[in-house]
This record gives sequence, structure tokens and C-alpha cells, in this order.
Amino acid sequence: MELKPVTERFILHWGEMGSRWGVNRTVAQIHALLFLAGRPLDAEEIAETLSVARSNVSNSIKELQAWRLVRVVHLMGDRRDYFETSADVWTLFKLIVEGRRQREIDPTLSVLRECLASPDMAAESLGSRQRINETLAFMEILTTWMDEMLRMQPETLMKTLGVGAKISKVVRKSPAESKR
Amino acid sequence: MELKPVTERFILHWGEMGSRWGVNRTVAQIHALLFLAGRPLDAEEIAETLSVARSNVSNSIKELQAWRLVRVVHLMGDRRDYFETSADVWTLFKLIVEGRRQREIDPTLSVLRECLASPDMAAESLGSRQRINETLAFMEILTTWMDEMLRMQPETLMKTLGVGAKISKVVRKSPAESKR
DNA sequence: CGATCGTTTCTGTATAAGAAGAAATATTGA
DNA sequence: TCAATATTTCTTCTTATACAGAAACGATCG
Repeated sequence: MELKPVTERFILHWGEMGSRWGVNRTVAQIHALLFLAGRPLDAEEIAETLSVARSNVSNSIKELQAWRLVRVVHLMGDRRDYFETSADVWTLFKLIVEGRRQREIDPTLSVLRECLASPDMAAESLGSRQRINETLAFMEILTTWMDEMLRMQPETLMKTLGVGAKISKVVRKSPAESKR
Repeated sequence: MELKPVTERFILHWGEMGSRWGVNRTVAQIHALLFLAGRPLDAEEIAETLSVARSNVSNSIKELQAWRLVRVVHLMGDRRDYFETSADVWTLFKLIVEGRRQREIDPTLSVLRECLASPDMAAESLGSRQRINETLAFMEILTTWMDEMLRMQPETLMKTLGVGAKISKVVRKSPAESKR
């Protein structure tokens, strides 16, 4: 598949940002490609379009599946795996936040709870104890609230965020328009 | 400085998570150390406590300053630089979100705007155009709303988040207790 | 204006991550 | 069951990052 100029720009940029977002370039590029393609692609086509090794596509797809950002679909009379991502930005955002939460927050919550429960905690200074306590409390509030937010429908969310209806429409449009 | 067991655990964990959060181990460890120490430390003491090279401390501190997470302070009659971070979790959170926004969001906003403004945009399919549009709209809504949230006082914020007053108190306690 | 102490920059090395290509495995259709 | 094709795993090479140690630089005090 030949990429149009803007699509290419978008994919290359997404790839560069990938490293800052905690995924490697190829993973981010594949996701961007699937997002813009708007139709399922097979691994071969992805590899050719992005000029990366076939195996690299395979591994990257696996990582995207771990994030639940990519699904497998099949076409009648074709035994290849085709891959697609959601066309809806809000859905993608939810999945990404969930993934980051699991990787970047949850382990810390566990450790903080263990620290606070430990008998060694008594040996710590009052200040340390308080700060560890506050850190845990803060992170719990934040994640609880984030979970609630993620359960919302885009419309409800936009109201909650106090955003005008005009932009809300733009976001809402996407699931309808995606043809699947 | 000898670290107490829980402090050490906290610092080591913070360091491990650092890589997932986009900063290296030493940077995260130093930040954790300053957070728990509750008093300004000089570079030498940091290096000894964490058993890292003096130059490593110097560079890591610079990165923490770029995040605005660490400040320099001086003690009368002592020409060394002492470093401290905020004891208030909410303040730290704000600085981190701001930093990540600059690094992880703003460049993408620019590129998306450029893409949409480009004459090449006409060559793109309707679906691509819509998805790029929606991506930008979504990210703009989100950042605008985040900016508003970050300007809030903890108390206001907690009300907005619909969190009970009891936890709000825990968060509020910290600026008062920090002795500076 | 030296001497001392602190800070920054530079350079080499070790480690980890990314990606390609080859090899092995699995699946389908004839 | 065999041949053809698709997919995954393994190995190797490359690149990027982290870190230590040394050297250079800068500032302050006597």
C-alpha cells in the first residue's frame, strides 16, 4: 500500500512519539497505520507499507494485542489474519489509560500498601510515614476517579468535563461512521 | 546517610518504575530520596546514600530541575548547593503532568494541526481526514480540561472529583506540615 | 593570587532494547 | 499425506541509553 503524504507524516510522527509513550517505534507506527487505514490489514501488507521485517510486525502486533488495541479479524475465503484497531478515539484513549494504569500505577500502589503494612514502618520518621501515606491516598483517589471516568459514555463525559456540545459532537461522530 | 528499610524499599521501587515513567532509575531514585528525606540534601550526600557516581547525581538533578521537580537552596555559611523537592503530593503531580504534557502531547498537537492545515490533506480519504480531525479535537478537549484541573486548589479539586472530605484532608495536610 | 572545594562536561564501557533474517512450527487445501 | 503458505520463535547484529571515572572548568576564601 502506498501511503499518502499526510498519512505518512502522521505515522512517522506517531512512531517517534511512541518511545516517549513507552512503546517502540514500530508498535506505534503499526497502530497509526491501522487507525488511519480504516480497514483490516494483514501482516504482510503492514510490513511492506512500513518497510519493516515481517517478524517485527508479528511481535509488535502481539504487543498491541496485549494493550487490547488491536483485534484479529478474518475475511471469508482467506486464511490470513487481518488486524484492525478501533476507529473511535475515545475507545483508544480508554484502552491506553487502562494499560498505563496497570503498568505504571498498580505496581506502585501494591508496594506502598506493603510498605505501610510492614512492621519496619515504625522505624521511619513521622515525616516519612506521613508522606508515604499521602502518596498512597492521593494515588488511590486519582485511580478511583479515573476508573469512574473511563466507564462513562463520551456524551456524559463531555458534560462532566463542561465542554460545549459542539466539540462533543465531533467525538461522538466516530463510532457511527466506522463501517464494521 | 543510612536509609531505613522502608525508605530504601520505596526508593528502589521508585527507581524501577522510573523507566516506565520515562525517566531513568537514578533520576527517579534521587527524587524519591529527596521526597522522603524531608530536608535539603547536597549532591555528595545523595551520591553516597544511593551509591551512584557523583556526576550521575549532577546530571540527574539537572533533569529533575528541567521537570521543575527539584529546587536549589542554600544554607548560611555553606557554599554547597542543597536540593529539595516539594513535600506536597498534589504539587508534584501537577509538575509531572505538566512535564509529560509538554513532552508527550504538545508535539503531537502541533503535528496534527500542521497536517490538517496542509494542502496535501485534500488527497487523503474522507475517513482519514475525519479520524485525524477527531484525534486533534479529542486531544484539545482533554488538554484544555486538564489545564483547568491543574489550576485548582486541592480542596476544590476533591469536591469536583466527588471525593469525600475525609481523604481530601489527608491531601491538604501536607503543605502545612512541610517546614520551610 | 593560589589553593581548595564544588560542579559540569567529556569519554569509554556495559547493558538493554530494537530490529532483521533465518529457522522452526503450524495450518489449510488439494 | 503432501505441498504451499502463514505465523512464531530464535539468533544475531545494531543502536541507544545509563553510568562511572577522569578531566576541565568555575567559584570562593584565605
